Amino acid sequence: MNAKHIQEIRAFNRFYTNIIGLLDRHILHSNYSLPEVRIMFELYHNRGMTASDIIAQIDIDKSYLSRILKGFEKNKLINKVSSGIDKRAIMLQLTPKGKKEFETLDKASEKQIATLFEKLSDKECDELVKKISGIQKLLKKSLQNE
Amino acid sequence: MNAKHIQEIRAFNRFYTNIIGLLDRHILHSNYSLPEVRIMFELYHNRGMTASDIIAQIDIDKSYLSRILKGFEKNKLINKVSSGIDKRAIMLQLTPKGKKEFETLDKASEKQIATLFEKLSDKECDELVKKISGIQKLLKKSLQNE
DNA sequence: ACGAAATAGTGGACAAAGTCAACTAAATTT
DNA sequence: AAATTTAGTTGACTTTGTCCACTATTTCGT
Repeated sequence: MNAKHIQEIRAFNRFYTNIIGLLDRHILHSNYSLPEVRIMFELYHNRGMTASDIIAQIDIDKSYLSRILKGFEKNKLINKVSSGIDKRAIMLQLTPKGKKEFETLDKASEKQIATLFEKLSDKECDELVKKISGIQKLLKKSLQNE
Repeated sequence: MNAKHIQEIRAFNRFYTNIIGLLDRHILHSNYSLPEVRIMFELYHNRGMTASDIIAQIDIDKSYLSRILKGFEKNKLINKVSSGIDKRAIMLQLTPKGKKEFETLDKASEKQIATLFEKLSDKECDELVKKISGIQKLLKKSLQNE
C-alpha cells in the first residue's frame, strides 16, 4: 500500500459517504432513525436474536440499543420473550406490525436506489455490481483477524 | 437495474458503512467531531472559502456550520475576514495552528487506512483502487443532473 | 461446591449532534 | 425604491448517542 493507494481510498470514502447519505434520505422522512432501521433489518433477517446478537452485527452502544428496543416494544414492533436457556438473555422478534413497517421502509429504499442509478444501463449495472463484490472480497480479506 | 443489482448495492452499503466507521475511528479519539474534520479538510484544500462554499461541498445545516466555525475561530483554528466584494460573505482561512491540527489528523487517517489494509499485497491494492475509481466513474455518471 | 469474574440487559444523567425558525445586513431583481 | 434573495448568526429545541453504576444470571477457577 503506497501513498497513492491511500489517497484514492480516502477520496472514495468522501465520495461514498455522500452516496450513502443520498441513499438513506428516505429514512429521514420516515418515523424511524437510521440505527432503528438498521436494527429492524437485523431482526427481519434473523429469527430469535438477542440484544447481544444485534451488537455483534452492528456497532452500537448497548444502553442505546436497549432504549431503542424498549421503544419498539412500546410501539408493538417487537416481542420480547425471555430465552429459556439463559435467563439473562431476551429473545427479540418482530411482530407482524413490525415486519410490515420494515417492509415499507425496505421498499422505499429499493426505490431510492433504483432512482439514483436509473441512468445506468443494465450492462453498466452488471459492471458496478461486479466491482462492488470485488471490493468487498478484498476488504474482507484484509479485515480477517489474524 | 434489476432486483439483484439493488440487493447487491444495499449489501455493499451496509458493508461499507462499517468500513467508514473503522476508518473514522481515529477521529473519535481526537478533539474534533466528524463534521469538524470534514470542514477542516475543505478549508485545507481550498483557499478563501466562504461558509456557503462549504455548504456546496458538504451537506450540512448552515446554522450548525456557523456554530462550528465560531468554535474554530475561538480556538484560533481559522481567521474570518470579510470578503471585500460581497460584504455579507466572510472568507475563511485556516491559521497555521489550524493547518497543523488538520495535518495531524490527516496523518492519523493515513495510518489508519494503511493499518486496515496492510494484509493486501501491492497488486491487490492496485486492483482495489482500480475498482474504486471505476465505481466512482459509474456513480458520477448516474448522478449527473439532467 | 463456592467465591470471583464475566455476561445480559436496564436506567439516570449527561454530552454531542443537528434542526428550526426568526433575525440582521447586504445584494439583486423588477 | 420596494420586494426578494442571499450570507450568516442566534436562541431554543429535539434527536442521537455515551458513560457509569446497577441487578440478575451464568461461567470459571480452584
